[in-house]
Amino acid sequence: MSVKSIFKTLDTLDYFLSSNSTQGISLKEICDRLGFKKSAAHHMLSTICDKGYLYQDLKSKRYFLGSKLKKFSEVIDFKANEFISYAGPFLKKINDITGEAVHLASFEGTKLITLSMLESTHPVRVDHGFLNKDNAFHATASGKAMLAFMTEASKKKILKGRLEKFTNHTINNLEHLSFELDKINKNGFATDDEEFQPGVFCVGFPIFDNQQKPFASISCSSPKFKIINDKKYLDKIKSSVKFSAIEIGKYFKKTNNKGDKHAA
Amino acid sequence: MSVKSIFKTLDTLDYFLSSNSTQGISLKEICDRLGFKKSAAHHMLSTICDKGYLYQDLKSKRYFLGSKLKKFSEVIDFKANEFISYAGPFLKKINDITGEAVHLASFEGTKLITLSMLESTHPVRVDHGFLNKDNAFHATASGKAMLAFMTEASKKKILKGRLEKFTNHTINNLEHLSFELDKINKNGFATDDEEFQPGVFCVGFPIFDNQQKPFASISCSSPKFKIINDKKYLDKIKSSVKFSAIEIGKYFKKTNNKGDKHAA
DNA sequence: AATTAGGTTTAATATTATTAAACTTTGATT
DNA sequence: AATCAAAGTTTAATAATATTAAACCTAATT
Repeated sequence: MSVKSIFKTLDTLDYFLSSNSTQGISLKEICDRLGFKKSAAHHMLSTICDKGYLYQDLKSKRYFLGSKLKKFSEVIDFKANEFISYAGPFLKKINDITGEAVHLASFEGTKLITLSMLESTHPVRVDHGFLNKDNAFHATASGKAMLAFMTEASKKKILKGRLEKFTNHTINNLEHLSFELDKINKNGFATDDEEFQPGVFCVGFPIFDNQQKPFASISCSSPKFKIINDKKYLDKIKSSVKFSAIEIGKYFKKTNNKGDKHAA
Repeated sequence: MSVKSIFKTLDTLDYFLSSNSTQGISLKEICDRLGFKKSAAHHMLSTICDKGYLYQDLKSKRYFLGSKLKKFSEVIDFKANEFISYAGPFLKKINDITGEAVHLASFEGTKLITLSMLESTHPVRVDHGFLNKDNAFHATASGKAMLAFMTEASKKKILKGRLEKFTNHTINNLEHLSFELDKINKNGFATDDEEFQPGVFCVGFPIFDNQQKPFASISCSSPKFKIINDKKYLDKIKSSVKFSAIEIGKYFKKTNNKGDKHAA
């Protein structure tokens, strides 16, 4: 179950996050964009302001992000930072070899998150770096590469609920997906054949921590037609991603970092 | 009016902000500390997790701050940063001369915020830097120093609602406060005579932007007994704070920064 | 000075959050 | 390995709250 007023509140904060206005946002704009009634929105915004997460300028009456929200970044124990730095050169390597978009992903609870990315250098580019993949665990190479190596309990939690259909290739059937995950587990890598975005084919390899749990994954995305036209292109991508995944995995051996905040 | 479930939600995020656990927080702890029923708290937390502001570790079931919250710091247009840097040496100067705690304050909407602070160097120290002063506009030298120079409309908004009584010296009567603000306006500075914390006496001067609106304030806090025992001590504090306030005010002349996101 | 658009407040009520209780899972103890 | 206790999850009924429309402000614009 989900608490509607909380949902709306956090949607509103999300809207402030995505808007890059420096002039604040008016009540009207919030209502128009998020479909709220002005009276309810006003009640909501007053409450948010009471708590200091937003504030309303006394004169213009426009709303701004409160400086309290800045404090979270200081406090979040985002261990991944060090890991991301370590991985950087290896993402770059894939990008150098293939010229395609490269993504480093991980997860928080049941959500897929993007840790870092490099964009394609080709004129015809795959560009989905700013898409929200929160609920695309089942529909991306990054997501499936991790899923396939998780415990049954973890898989179950992540796949609980509706499997959103992003394209007509998205696997939104649990049995079919289980079969797919078994295959990935056996092969050691995942593909995404237009399952998240039409025309985009991705290859993803898991990265394991020192307990052999999938902690992250790297993926490389290319236009599908290239894969079709050039049979060797896929192999080239696959081997470069595999190499980097293995190299990045050594991070856990080199450091004492256990990656164990994530249980999988 | 205030929306209860939003309030609880943001209280919960506040709790994560103040707790510095790296091991996450359990449902039970949240309930115990914030007085929630476990069932309601669970509904709430699920919703917050849905939106990615928190996440629940799959194995331990403990809750963690979501990396989405990190993104706000990148987006917040906290113009004050440059201002804070500029002010730094002048706060230091007061601290060098008096050895007492020095605070640079400003406001967001109707809330008083602390931009930066220096702690006392004396063995008997005034230490209220980490107290929340959100609603202490009327009870602090910093707050009153700004309030006294605001438009009637702004004053009214800020003082609307109950004036919280922090000590038995807190002025929680509107008429009395108006009188006090008039005096501050005439004298050019504010004092806080144990109005926020017992035993603490503060002196605050406003800092004006280039439209002559109060944009911030600096204050110096000392133990009351020192002020009583040494009649010249107050003068020493006053003149050093005044000097710095004027110097910091020159920031707006030197830069093109208008400080006009704040209307006062 | 009148008009309008946006913002605020109110109070009634339809909807939702809350609750206790049942249920499940986990992990500790024997 | 089996039992127990403690924490987490789900349910469905209902008590309590969020929502709504309408009235009311306020400030900007003609």
